[in-house]
Amino acid sequence: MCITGFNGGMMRLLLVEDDDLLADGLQRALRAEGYTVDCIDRGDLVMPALQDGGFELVLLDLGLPGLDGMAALKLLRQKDKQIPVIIISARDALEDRISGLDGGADDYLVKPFSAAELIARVRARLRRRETPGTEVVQLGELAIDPERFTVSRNGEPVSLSRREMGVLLQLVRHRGRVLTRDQLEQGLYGWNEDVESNALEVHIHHLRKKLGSGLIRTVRGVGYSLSGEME
Amino acid sequence: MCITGFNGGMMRLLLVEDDDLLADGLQRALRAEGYTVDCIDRGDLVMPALQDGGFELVLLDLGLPGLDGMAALKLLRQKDKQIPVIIISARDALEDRISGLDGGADDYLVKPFSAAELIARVRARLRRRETPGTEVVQLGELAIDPERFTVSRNGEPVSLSRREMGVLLQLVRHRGRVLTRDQLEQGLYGWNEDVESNALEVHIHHLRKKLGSGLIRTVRGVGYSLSGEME
DNA sequence: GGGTGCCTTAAAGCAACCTTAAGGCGTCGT
DNA sequence: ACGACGCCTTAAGGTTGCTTTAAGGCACCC
Repeated sequence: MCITGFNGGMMRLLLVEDDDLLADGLQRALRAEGYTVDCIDRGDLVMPALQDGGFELVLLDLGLPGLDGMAALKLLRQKDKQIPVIIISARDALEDRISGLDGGADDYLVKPFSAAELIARVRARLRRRETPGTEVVQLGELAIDPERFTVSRNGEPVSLSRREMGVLLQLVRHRGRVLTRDQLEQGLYGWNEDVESNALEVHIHHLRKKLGSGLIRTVRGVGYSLSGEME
Repeated sequence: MCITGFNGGMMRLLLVEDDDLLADGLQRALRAEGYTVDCIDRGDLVMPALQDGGFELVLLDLGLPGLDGMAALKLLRQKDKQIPVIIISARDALEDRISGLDGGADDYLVKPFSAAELIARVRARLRRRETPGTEVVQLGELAIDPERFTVSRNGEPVSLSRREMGVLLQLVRHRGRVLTRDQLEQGLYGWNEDVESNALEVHIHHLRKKLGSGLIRTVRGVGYSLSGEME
Protein backbone atom coordinates (compact mmCIF):
# COMPACT_ATOMS: atom_id res chain seq x y z
CA MET A 1 0.00 0.00 0.00
CA CYS A 2 2.94 2.22 0.39
CA ILE A 3 3.62 5.23 -1.67
CA THR A 4 7.15 6.36 -1.77
CA GLY A 5 7.91 9.98 -2.05
CA PHE A 6 8.90 9.59 -5.63
CA ASN A 7 6.12 11.14 -7.60
CA GLY A 8 6.24 14.31 -9.49
CA GLY A 9 2.90 14.20 -11.18
CA MET A 10 3.72 11.20 -13.22
CA MET A 11 0.83 9.11 -14.31
CA ARG A 12 -1.13 7.61 -11.49
CA LEU A 13 -2.44 4.06 -11.65
CA LEU A 14 -4.84 2.23 -9.38
CA LEU A 15 -3.93 -1.38 -8.74
CA VAL A 16 -6.69 -3.58 -7.33
CA GLU A 17 -5.15 -6.83 -6.19
CA ASP A 18 -5.53 -8.85 -3.03
CA ASP A 19 -2.46 -11.02 -3.38
CA ASP A 20 0.05 -9.03 -1.39
CA LEU A 21 3.08 -10.60 -2.96
CA LEU A 22 1.92 -10.03 -6.52
CA ALA A 23 0.71 -6.54 -5.71
CA ASP A 24 4.06 -5.67 -4.25
CA GLY A 25 5.94 -6.98 -7.26
CA LEU A 26 3.72 -5.16 -9.72
CA GLN A 27 3.98 -1.93 -7.82
CA ARG A 28 7.71 -2.20 -7.88
CA ALA A 29 7.83 -2.88 -11.60
CA LEU A 30 5.40 -0.11 -12.46
CA ARG A 31 7.14 2.40 -10.26
CA ALA A 32 10.40 1.59 -11.93
CA GLU A 33 8.72 2.74 -15.12
CA GLY A 34 7.89 6.04 -13.53
CA TYR A 35 4.24 5.47 -12.73
CA THR A 36 2.67 6.43 -9.44
CA VAL A 37 0.84 3.40 -8.12
CA ASP A 38 -1.76 3.22 -5.39
CA CYS A 39 -2.93 -0.23 -4.38
CA ILE A 40 -6.14 -1.45 -2.77
CA ASP A 41 -7.07 -5.02 -1.96
CA ARG A 42 -10.86 -4.96 -1.91
CA GLY A 43 -13.37 -4.57 -4.71
CA ASP A 44 -15.63 -2.31 -2.72
CA LEU A 45 -12.84 0.19 -2.34
CA VAL A 46 -12.57 0.84 -6.05
CA MET A 47 -15.22 3.51 -6.28
CA PRO A 48 -14.13 5.44 -3.20
CA ALA A 49 -10.58 5.37 -4.49
CA LEU A 50 -11.58 6.70 -7.89
CA GLN A 51 -13.73 9.33 -6.26
CA ASP A 52 -10.57 11.01 -5.14
CA GLY A 53 -9.67 11.40 -8.76
CA GLY A 54 -6.35 11.69 -10.44
CA PHE A 55 -6.08 8.13 -11.70
CA GLU A 56 -5.30 7.52 -15.32
CA LEU A 57 -5.80 3.77 -15.47
CA VAL A 58 -7.08 0.85 -13.41
CA LEU A 59 -5.51 -2.60 -13.12
CA LEU A 60 -8.22 -4.89 -11.87
CA ASP A 61 -8.01 -8.37 -10.46
CA LEU A 62 -11.23 -10.37 -10.61
CA GLY A 63 -11.17 -12.56 -7.52
CA LEU A 64 -11.50 -9.96 -4.81
CA PRO A 65 -12.86 -9.76 -1.29
CA GLY A 66 -15.57 -7.27 -0.56
CA LEU A 67 -16.87 -7.04 -4.09
CA ASP A 68 -16.08 -9.19 -7.09
CA GLY A 69 -13.97 -7.58 -9.78
CA MET A 70 -16.67 -7.84 -12.42
CA ALA A 71 -19.19 -6.18 -10.14
CA ALA A 72 -16.68 -3.46 -9.35
CA LEU A 73 -16.10 -2.96 -13.06
CA LYS A 74 -19.81 -2.58 -13.65
CA LEU A 75 -20.11 0.05 -10.95
CA LEU A 76 -17.07 1.82 -12.26
CA ARG A 77 -18.41 1.99 -15.80
CA GLN A 78 -21.67 3.44 -14.62
CA LYS A 79 -19.76 6.38 -13.27
CA ASP A 80 -16.81 6.71 -15.58
CA LYS A 81 -16.75 5.48 -19.14
CA GLN A 82 -13.43 7.05 -19.94
CA ILE A 83 -10.80 5.63 -17.68
CA PRO A 84 -9.01 2.61 -19.16
CA VAL A 85 -9.32 -0.67 -17.27
CA ILE A 86 -7.04 -3.66 -17.72
CA ILE A 87 -8.22 -6.88 -16.12
CA ILE A 88 -5.52 -9.10 -14.68
CA SER A 89 -6.93 -12.44 -13.71
CA ALA A 90 -6.16 -16.10 -13.34
CA ARG A 91 -9.47 -16.96 -14.95
CA ASP A 92 -8.41 -17.96 -18.43
CA ALA A 93 -11.66 -19.31 -19.80
CA LEU A 94 -12.81 -17.82 -23.06
CA GLU A 95 -16.12 -16.70 -21.64
CA ASP A 96 -14.36 -14.91 -18.79
CA ARG A 97 -12.25 -12.96 -21.19
CA ILE A 98 -15.19 -12.07 -23.38
CA SER A 99 -17.47 -11.03 -20.56
CA GLY A 100 -14.64 -8.99 -19.10
CA LEU A 101 -14.04 -7.12 -22.33
CA ASP A 102 -17.73 -6.68 -23.01
CA GLY A 103 -18.19 -5.56 -19.44
CA GLY A 104 -16.16 -2.49 -20.23
CA ALA A 105 -12.57 -3.57 -19.77
CA ASP A 106 -10.08 -2.37 -22.33
CA ASP A 107 -7.77 -5.34 -22.07
CA TYR A 108 -7.63 -8.70 -20.38
CA LEU A 109 -4.37 -10.26 -19.31
CA VAL A 110 -4.26 -13.81 -17.96
CA LYS A 111 -2.09 -14.67 -14.98
CA PRO A 112 0.65 -15.54 -14.87
CA PHE A 113 1.97 -12.85 -17.14
CA SER A 114 5.24 -11.05 -17.52
CA ALA A 115 5.58 -7.63 -15.94
CA ALA A 116 7.10 -6.42 -19.19
CA GLU A 117 3.97 -7.32 -21.13
CA LEU A 118 1.72 -5.69 -18.59
CA ILE A 119 3.75 -2.53 -18.84
CA ALA A 120 3.60 -2.62 -22.62
CA ARG A 121 -0.17 -2.96 -22.45
CA VAL A 122 -0.42 -0.13 -19.94
CA ARG A 123 1.59 2.00 -22.32
CA ALA A 124 -0.66 1.06 -25.21
CA ARG A 125 -3.73 2.16 -23.26
CA LEU A 126 -2.26 5.38 -21.97
CA ARG A 127 -1.09 6.33 -25.43
CA ARG A 128 -4.73 6.84 -26.31
CA ARG A 129 -5.45 9.59 -23.84
CA GLU A 130 -6.30 13.15 -24.71
CA THR A 131 -2.72 14.17 -24.56
CA PRO A 132 -0.24 11.36 -24.80
CA GLY A 133 2.05 11.44 -21.83
CA THR A 134 5.13 10.65 -23.78
CA GLU A 135 5.08 13.15 -26.56
CA VAL A 136 6.25 16.70 -26.64
CA VAL A 137 3.35 19.07 -26.18
CA GLN A 138 3.52 22.36 -28.00
CA LEU A 139 1.47 25.01 -26.30
CA GLY A 140 1.88 28.50 -27.58
CA GLU A 141 5.42 29.57 -26.93
CA LEU A 142 5.97 26.58 -24.68
CA ALA A 143 7.27 23.13 -25.49
CA ILE A 144 6.79 20.53 -22.79
CA ASP A 145 8.62 17.22 -22.92
CA PRO A 146 7.16 14.88 -20.31
CA GLU A 147 9.66 12.17 -21.01
CA ARG A 148 12.78 14.25 -20.49
CA PHE A 149 11.17 16.42 -17.84
CA THR A 150 12.09 19.59 -19.65
CA VAL A 151 10.23 22.69 -20.71
CA SER A 152 11.31 25.40 -23.07
CA ARG A 153 9.83 28.79 -23.78
CA ASN A 154 10.51 30.30 -27.19
CA GLY A 155 13.26 27.75 -27.56
CA GLU A 156 14.94 28.83 -24.33
CA PRO A 157 15.03 26.04 -21.80
CA VAL A 158 13.25 26.75 -18.53
CA SER A 159 14.20 24.91 -15.40
CA LEU A 160 11.31 23.59 -13.36
CA SER A 161 11.47 21.81 -10.04
CA ARG A 162 9.88 18.42 -9.55
CA ARG A 163 6.73 19.73 -7.96
CA GLU A 164 6.32 22.49 -10.49
CA MET A 165 6.66 19.95 -13.27
CA GLY A 166 4.17 17.73 -11.50
CA VAL A 167 1.54 20.41 -11.43
CA LEU A 168 2.21 21.42 -15.01
CA LEU A 169 2.03 17.87 -16.32
CA GLN A 170 -1.32 17.25 -14.75
CA LEU A 171 -2.72 20.41 -16.23
CA VAL A 172 -1.29 19.61 -19.64
CA ARG A 173 -2.59 16.09 -19.53
CA HIS A 174 -6.11 17.33 -18.98
CA ARG A 175 -5.68 20.37 -21.12
CA GLY A 176 -8.62 22.71 -20.83
CA ARG A 177 -10.32 20.82 -18.03
CA VAL A 178 -10.52 22.42 -14.65
CA LEU A 179 -8.68 20.44 -12.00
CA THR A 180 -9.61 21.07 -8.41
CA ARG A 181 -7.03 21.87 -5.82
CA ASP A 182 -7.68 18.48 -4.28
CA GLN A 183 -7.12 16.66 -7.53
CA LEU A 184 -3.85 18.42 -8.12
CA GLU A 185 -2.64 17.74 -4.60
CA GLN A 186 -3.65 14.09 -4.86
CA GLY A 187 -1.66 13.85 -8.04
CA LEU A 188 1.39 15.32 -6.39
CA TYR A 189 1.35 13.50 -3.09
CA GLY A 190 -0.88 10.45 -3.33
CA TRP A 191 -3.76 10.13 -0.96
CA ASN A 192 -2.19 9.17 2.29
CA GLU A 193 -0.27 12.34 2.72
CA ASP A 194 -2.18 15.31 3.88
CA VAL A 195 -1.28 18.79 2.93
CA GLU A 196 -2.73 21.52 5.02
CA SER A 197 -1.09 24.48 3.49
CA ASN A 198 -0.98 26.62 0.44
CA ALA A 199 1.96 24.82 -1.12
CA LEU A 200 0.02 24.31 -4.32
CA GLU A 201 -0.63 28.00 -4.66
CA VAL A 202 3.04 28.69 -4.28
CA HIS A 203 3.92 26.22 -7.01
CA ILE A 204 1.32 27.78 -9.27
CA HIS A 205 2.82 31.14 -8.54
CA HIS A 206 6.28 29.95 -9.48
CA LEU A 207 4.97 28.39 -12.67
CA ARG A 208 3.33 31.61 -13.72
CA LYS A 209 6.49 33.54 -12.99
CA LYS A 210 8.57 31.21 -15.12
CA LEU A 211 6.13 30.42 -17.90
CA GLY A 212 4.07 33.56 -18.20
CA SER A 213 1.03 34.65 -16.30
CA GLY A 214 -1.42 33.88 -19.07
CA LEU A 215 -0.84 30.16 -19.01
CA ILE A 216 -2.75 29.01 -15.98
CA ARG A 217 -6.28 30.12 -15.45
CA THR A 218 -7.71 30.37 -11.96
CA VAL A 219 -11.31 29.33 -11.55
CA ARG A 220 -12.13 30.81 -8.24
CA GLY A 221 -13.70 28.38 -5.85
CA VAL A 222 -13.02 25.46 -8.16
CA GLY A 223 -9.42 25.04 -9.22
CA TYR A 224 -7.05 25.68 -12.09
CA SER A 225 -6.84 24.87 -15.77
CA LEU A 226 -4.63 25.63 -18.71
CA SER A 227 -6.04 28.50 -20.67
CA GLY A 228 -7.16 26.94 -23.90
CA GLU A 229 -6.77 29.87 -26.25
CA MET A 230 -3.08 29.52 -26.93
CA GLU A 231 -2.19 26.86 -29.48
CA MET B 1 -29.17 -6.96 -30.18
CA CYS B 2 -31.78 -6.24 -32.74
CA ILE B 3 -31.06 -5.84 -36.39
CA THR B 4 -32.94 -2.63 -36.80
CA GLY B 5 -30.95 0.23 -38.18
CA PHE B 6 -27.95 -1.94 -38.09
CA ASN B 7 -26.43 -0.31 -41.10
CA GLY B 8 -26.62 3.19 -39.73
CA GLY B 9 -23.40 2.96 -37.81
CA MET B 10 -21.74 0.44 -40.03
CA MET B 11 -18.14 -0.14 -39.10
CA ARG B 12 -15.60 -0.88 -41.76
CA LEU B 13 -12.62 -3.03 -40.83
CA LEU B 14 -9.45 -3.74 -42.72
CA LEU B 15 -8.19 -7.29 -42.36
CA VAL B 16 -4.58 -7.89 -43.38
CA GLU B 17 -4.01 -11.63 -43.54
CA ASP B 18 -2.34 -13.85 -46.07
CA ASP B 19 -3.73 -17.17 -44.92
CA ASP B 20 -6.74 -17.50 -47.17
CA LEU B 21 -8.54 -19.99 -45.01
CA LEU B 22 -8.19 -17.97 -41.81
CA ALA B 23 -9.02 -14.75 -43.59
CA ASP B 24 -12.17 -16.26 -44.95
CA GLY B 25 -13.28 -17.55 -41.56
CA LEU B 26 -12.61 -14.23 -39.84
CA GLN B 27 -14.43 -12.27 -42.48
CA ARG B 28 -17.41 -14.50 -42.06
CA ALA B 29 -17.43 -14.16 -38.28
CA LEU B 30 -16.97 -10.40 -38.35
CA ARG B 31 -19.61 -9.89 -41.01
CA ALA B 32 -22.03 -11.90 -38.90
CA GLU B 33 -21.50 -9.24 -36.24
CA GLY B 34 -22.46 -6.53 -38.64
CA TYR B 35 -19.03 -5.26 -39.58
CA THR B 36 -18.01 -4.54 -43.11
CA VAL B 37 -14.72 -6.28 -43.77
CA ASP B 38 -12.23 -5.72 -46.55
CA CYS B 39 -9.31 -8.09 -46.75
CA ILE B 40 -5.85 -7.71 -48.24
CA ASP B 41 -3.03 -10.23 -48.17
CA ARG B 42 0.10 -8.12 -48.57
CA GLY B 43 1.78 -5.70 -46.18
CA ASP B 44 2.57 -3.18 -48.87
CA LEU B 45 -1.11 -2.82 -49.64
CA VAL B 46 -1.98 -1.52 -46.18
CA MET B 47 -1.24 2.12 -46.87
CA PRO B 48 -2.98 2.28 -50.26
CA ALA B 49 -6.00 0.59 -48.72
CA LEU B 50 -6.18 3.07 -45.86
CA GLN B 51 -5.72 5.91 -48.31
CA ASP B 52 -9.20 5.19 -49.55
CA GLY B 53 -10.39 5.97 -46.07
CA GLY B 54 -13.46 4.85 -44.30
CA PHE B 55 -11.80 2.22 -42.13
CA GLU B 56 -12.37 2.25 -38.41
CA LEU B 57 -9.94 -0.45 -37.35
CA VAL B 58 -7.13 -2.62 -38.69
CA LEU B 59 -6.54 -6.30 -37.97
CA LEU B 60 -2.92 -6.94 -38.81
CA ASP B 61 -1.08 -10.20 -39.27
CA LEU B 62 2.67 -10.01 -38.88
CA GLY B 63 4.03 -12.60 -41.29
CA LEU B 64 3.11 -11.00 -44.56
CA PRO B 65 4.43 -11.02 -48.10
CA GLY B 66 5.37 -7.74 -49.69
CA LEU B 67 6.06 -5.95 -46.44
CA ASP B 68 6.35 -7.34 -42.96
CA GLY B 69 3.53 -6.52 -40.58
CA MET B 70 5.74 -4.60 -38.17
CA ALA B 71 7.08 -2.47 -40.98
CA ALA B 72 3.56 -1.86 -42.23
CA LEU B 73 2.53 -0.82 -38.75
CA LYS B 74 5.36 1.65 -38.55
CA LEU B 75 4.39 3.24 -41.84
CA LEU B 76 0.78 3.33 -40.79
CA ARG B 77 1.51 5.08 -37.51
CA GLN B 78 3.55 7.72 -39.25
CA LYS B 79 0.44 8.67 -41.18
CA ASP B 80 -2.37 7.91 -38.78
CA LYS B 81 -2.02 7.76 -35.02
CA GLN B 82 -5.71 7.43 -34.39
CA ILE B 83 -6.96 4.29 -36.05
CA PRO B 84 -6.93 1.26 -33.73
CA VAL B 85 -4.73 -1.65 -34.77
CA ILE B 86 -5.01 -5.18 -33.40
CA ILE B 87 -2.15 -7.47 -34.24
CA ILE B 88 -3.09 -11.10 -34.86
CA SER B 89 -0.01 -13.26 -35.06
CA ALA B 90 1.34 -16.71 -34.46
CA ARG B 91 4.46 -15.19 -32.96
CA ASP B 92 3.87 -15.71 -29.29
CA ALA B 93 7.24 -14.71 -27.89
CA LEU B 94 7.15 -12.07 -25.18
CA GLU B 95 9.42 -9.73 -27.09
CA ASP B 96 7.18 -9.94 -30.14
CA ARG B 97 4.16 -8.92 -28.15
CA ILE B 98 5.99 -6.07 -26.46
CA SER B 99 7.53 -4.71 -29.62
CA GLY B 100 4.16 -4.96 -31.32
CA LEU B 101 2.38 -3.00 -28.61
CA ASP B 102 5.18 -0.47 -28.33
CA GLY B 103 5.21 -0.17 -32.10
CA GLY B 104 1.77 1.37 -31.93
CA ALA B 105 -0.61 -1.57 -31.86
CA ASP B 106 -3.56 -1.34 -29.49
CA ASP B 107 -3.82 -5.05 -28.85
CA TYR B 108 -1.98 -8.23 -29.62
CA LEU B 109 -3.77 -11.53 -30.04
CA VAL B 110 -1.83 -14.74 -30.44
CA LYS B 111 -2.97 -17.37 -32.94
CA PRO B 112 -4.77 -19.56 -32.62
CA PHE B 113 -7.52 -17.56 -31.00
CA SER B 114 -11.26 -17.80 -30.85
CA ALA B 115 -13.30 -15.62 -33.18
CA ALA B 116 -15.45 -14.67 -30.22
CA GLU B 117 -12.49 -13.24 -28.35
CA LEU B 118 -11.30 -11.33 -31.38
CA ILE B 119 -14.75 -9.85 -31.77
CA ALA B 120 -14.84 -8.89 -28.11
CA ARG B 121 -11.50 -7.16 -28.47
CA VAL B 122 -12.63 -5.38 -31.61
CA ARG B 123 -15.66 -4.16 -29.71
CA ALA B 124 -13.50 -2.99 -26.84
CA ARG B 125 -11.40 -0.92 -29.25
CA LEU B 126 -14.30 0.53 -31.19
CA ARG B 127 -16.14 1.46 -28.00
CA ARG B 128 -13.54 4.13 -27.51
CA ARG B 129 -14.44 5.93 -30.71
CA GLU B 130 -18.02 6.68 -29.78
CA THR B 131 -18.58 10.18 -28.55
CA PRO B 132 -15.01 11.09 -27.85
CA GLY B 133 -16.08 14.69 -27.38
CA THR B 134 -16.85 16.30 -24.07
CA GLU B 135 -20.33 16.68 -22.78
CA VAL B 136 -20.84 20.17 -24.02
CA VAL B 137 -24.46 21.16 -23.85
CA GLN B 138 -25.66 23.22 -26.76
CA LEU B 139 -28.71 25.26 -25.91
CA GLY B 140 -29.83 27.80 -28.42
CA GLU B 141 -27.13 30.43 -28.63
CA LEU B 142 -25.42 29.03 -25.54
CA ALA B 143 -22.72 26.39 -25.23
CA ILE B 144 -22.11 25.10 -21.73
CA ASP B 145 -19.01 23.07 -20.92
CA PRO B 146 -19.09 21.71 -17.37
CA GLU B 147 -15.60 20.27 -17.51
CA ARG B 148 -13.94 23.48 -18.58
CA PHE B 149 -16.27 25.53 -16.45
CA THR B 150 -16.97 27.83 -19.35
CA VAL B 151 -20.04 29.13 -21.08
CA SER B 152 -20.14 30.88 -24.40
CA ARG B 153 -22.94 32.83 -26.03
CA ASN B 154 -22.85 33.04 -29.80
CA GLY B 155 -19.23 31.96 -29.59
CA GLU B 156 -18.34 34.76 -27.20
CA PRO B 157 -17.10 33.45 -23.87
CA VAL B 158 -19.11 34.51 -20.85
CA SER B 159 -17.57 34.46 -17.41
CA LEU B 160 -19.70 32.93 -14.69
CA SER B 161 -18.97 32.63 -11.00
CA ARG B 162 -19.12 29.35 -9.17
CA ARG B 163 -22.60 29.85 -7.79
CA GLU B 164 -23.96 31.11 -11.06
CA MET B 165 -22.53 28.08 -12.80
CA GLY B 166 -24.00 25.87 -10.11
CA VAL B 167 -27.48 27.19 -10.65
CA LEU B 168 -27.18 26.99 -14.40
CA LEU B 169 -25.91 23.43 -14.37
CA GLN B 170 -28.77 22.25 -12.23
CA LEU B 171 -31.28 23.84 -14.52
CA VAL B 172 -29.60 22.37 -17.56
CA ARG B 173 -29.49 18.93 -16.06
CA HIS B 174 -33.20 18.98 -15.45
CA ARG B 175 -33.95 20.84 -18.63
CA GLY B 176 -37.61 21.73 -18.90
CA ARG B 177 -38.53 20.65 -15.40
CA VAL B 178 -39.28 23.23 -12.78
CA LEU B 179 -36.89 23.24 -9.83
CA THR B 180 -38.05 24.73 -6.57
CA ARG B 181 -36.07 27.33 -4.78
CA ASP B 182 -35.32 24.77 -2.09
CA GLN B 183 -34.01 22.26 -4.58
CA LEU B 184 -31.71 24.79 -6.16
CA GLU B 185 -30.40 26.07 -2.85
CA GLN B 186 -29.86 22.55 -1.66
CA GLY B 187 -27.87 21.82 -4.78
CA LEU B 188 -25.71 24.85 -4.16
CA TYR B 189 -25.08 24.56 -0.47
CA GLY B 190 -25.80 21.01 0.60
CA TRP B 191 -28.28 19.81 3.13
CA ASN B 192 -27.03 21.11 6.41
CA GLU B 193 -26.83 24.73 5.48
CA ASP B 194 -29.93 26.75 5.16
CA VAL B 195 -30.01 30.14 3.61
CA GLU B 196 -32.40 32.69 4.88
CA SER B 197 -31.95 35.25 2.21
CA ASN B 198 -32.61 35.98 -1.39
CA ALA B 199 -29.16 34.98 -2.58
CA LEU B 200 -30.63 32.64 -5.14
CA GLU B 201 -32.68 35.40 -6.66
CA VAL B 202 -29.58 37.48 -7.03
CA HIS B 203 -27.75 34.71 -8.82
CA ILE B 204 -30.69 34.21 -11.13
CA HIS B 205 -30.64 37.90 -11.83
CA HIS B 206 -26.96 37.82 -12.73
CA LEU B 207 -27.48 34.83 -14.96
CA ARG B 208 -30.23 36.57 -16.85
CA LYS B 209 -28.12 39.65 -17.24
CA LYS B 210 -25.23 37.67 -18.67
CA LEU B 211 -27.06 35.04 -20.68
CA GLY B 212 -30.20 36.82 -21.80
CA SER B 213 -33.48 37.33 -20.04
CA GLY B 214 -35.34 34.71 -22.05
CA LEU B 215 -33.34 31.80 -20.71
CA ILE B 216 -34.70 31.26 -17.24
CA ARG B 217 -38.42 31.17 -16.71
CA THR B 218 -39.93 32.09 -13.34
CA VAL B 219 -42.80 29.94 -12.15
CA ARG B 220 -44.38 32.10 -9.56
CA GLY B 221 -44.83 30.37 -6.25
CA VAL B 222 -42.91 27.31 -7.38
CA GLY B 223 -39.43 27.92 -8.71
CA TYR B 224 -37.47 28.26 -11.93
CA SER B 225 -36.89 26.30 -15.09
CA LEU B 226 -35.10 26.66 -18.37
CA SER B 227 -37.46 27.85 -21.03
CA GLY B 228 -38.05 24.76 -23.10
CA GLU B 229 -37.12 26.28 -26.43
CA MET B 230 -35.06 29.25 -27.30
CA GLU B 231 -34.92 30.64 -30.75
C1' DG C 1 -55.86 48.09 -2.50
C1' DG C 2 -53.37 45.13 0.08
C1' DG C 3 -50.72 41.10 0.35
C1' DT C 4 -47.36 38.24 -1.46
C1' DG C 5 -43.65 36.95 -4.12
C1' DC C 6 -40.07 38.34 -7.18
C1' DC C 7 -36.67 41.78 -9.13
C1' DT C 8 -33.09 45.13 -8.80
C1' DT C 9 -29.48 47.54 -6.75
C1' DA C 10 -25.72 48.67 -3.80
C1' DA C 11 -22.78 47.93 -0.14
C1' DA C 12 -20.72 45.16 3.60
C1' DG C 13 -18.56 40.88 4.62
C1' DC C 14 -15.67 37.37 3.75
C1' DA C 15 -13.45 33.40 1.60
C1' DA C 16 -10.26 32.37 -1.87
C1' DC C 17 -6.31 33.57 -3.83
C1' DC C 18 -1.68 35.92 -4.44
C1' DT C 19 2.73 37.37 -2.92
C1' DT C 20 6.58 37.42 -0.19
C1' DA C 21 9.78 35.69 3.04
C1' DA C 22 11.92 32.63 6.16
C1' DG C 23 13.09 28.03 8.00
C1' DG C 24 13.78 22.95 7.31
C1' DC C 25 15.41 19.34 4.80
C1' DG C 26 17.99 16.86 1.59
C1' DT C 27 21.73 16.97 -1.96
C1' DC C 28 25.97 17.81 -3.83
C1' DG C 29 30.66 19.25 -3.97
C1' DT C 30 34.81 20.02 -1.64
C1' DA D 1 32.25 15.63 7.51
C1' DC D 2 31.10 20.09 6.61
C1' DG D 3 29.14 23.86 4.30
C1' DA D 4 26.66 25.76 0.32
C1' DC D 5 22.86 25.49 -2.32
C1' DG D 6 18.27 24.60 -4.06
C1' DC D 7 13.73 22.91 -3.23
C1' DC D 8 9.67 22.36 -0.46
C1' DT D 9 6.76 23.86 2.93
C1' DT D 10 4.78 26.91 6.16
C1' DA D 11 3.08 31.17 7.61
C1' DA D 12 1.50 35.92 7.49
C1' DG D 13 -0.43 39.81 5.29
C1' DG D 14 -2.49 41.95 1.29
C1' DT D 15 -5.72 41.91 -2.50
C1' DT D 16 -9.46 40.63 -5.27
C1' DG D 17 -13.93 39.91 -6.33
C1' DC D 18 -17.65 36.62 -5.21
C1' DT D 19 -21.43 36.02 -1.99
C1' DT D 20 -24.64 37.51 0.87
C1' DT D 21 -27.38 40.83 3.07
C1' DA D 22 -30.66 44.23 3.12
C1' DA D 23 -33.91 47.52 1.49
C1' DG D 24 -36.97 49.41 -1.76
C1' DG D 25 -39.70 48.83 -6.01
C1' DC D 26 -42.49 46.26 -9.22
C1' DA D 27 -45.81 42.69 -10.76
C1' DC D 28 -49.30 39.62 -9.94
C1' DC D 29 -53.54 37.79 -7.70
C1' DC D 30 -57.20 38.02 -4.55
